[in-house]
Amino acid sequence: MSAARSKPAPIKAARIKHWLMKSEPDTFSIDDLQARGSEPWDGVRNYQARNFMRDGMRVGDGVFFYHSNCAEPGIVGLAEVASEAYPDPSQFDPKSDYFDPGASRVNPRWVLVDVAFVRKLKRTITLKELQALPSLAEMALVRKGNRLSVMPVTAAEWKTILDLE
DNA sequence: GCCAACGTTGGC
DNA sequence: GCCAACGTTGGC
Repeated sequence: MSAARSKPAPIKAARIKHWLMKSEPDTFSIDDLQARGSEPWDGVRNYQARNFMRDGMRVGDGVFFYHSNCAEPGIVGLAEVASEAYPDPSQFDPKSDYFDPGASRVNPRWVLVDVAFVRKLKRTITLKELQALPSLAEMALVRKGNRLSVMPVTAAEWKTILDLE
C-alpha cells in the first residue's frame, strides 16, 4: 500500500487583528476616550464599516485611534476592541442623529463594538507621513477618496506604523 | 437594474 | 469654506 501523498498545508489568510477607527476630535477625541476608559462606538452607518465590526473584530484586537477632519489628521493613540458587536441602540432612538427608521429591534441594521483606551502615542503619526511611506501605499487610509471610518490594518502595517513613533 | 441627484466625508 | 470622491436613494 502506497503511502498517501501528504498534501501541502492549505494557505490560510491570517485573521486581521488590527484596525483603524476614525473620530473627529471635536466630537470625540483620544482624550475623551482616555477619560472614559471605554466607549460604545455608535453611529457607524456604512455597511462596509459595520461588517468589519460585526464579522472581523474580536475582543482584544488592536485599534489605531485616528483623528479626522481636523488641523492635523493622523493616528493619535492605541485602543482595543472591548466587546463583540451588538446592536447600536442609537438606531432605535428617534431623537438621535443616528436614528434609522428602517431598523427595528427585531431586525437591527447597525451594530457597534465597545472600544477601550490603551494609550496615547507620544506624538501624532500624521496622515501626511503615512502617505509618504511606500510600504503603506496599499493601506485603505492613504488611498485617494477613502471615506471608511473603520478599516482593517495588516500586521505588517501595524508594526510599520508603530515603529514610526 | 440603471443612473442622476443628493448627502456626507474629510483633506486641504 | 471648498470641493472631490464616494455611498445611498429613488424614479424610471
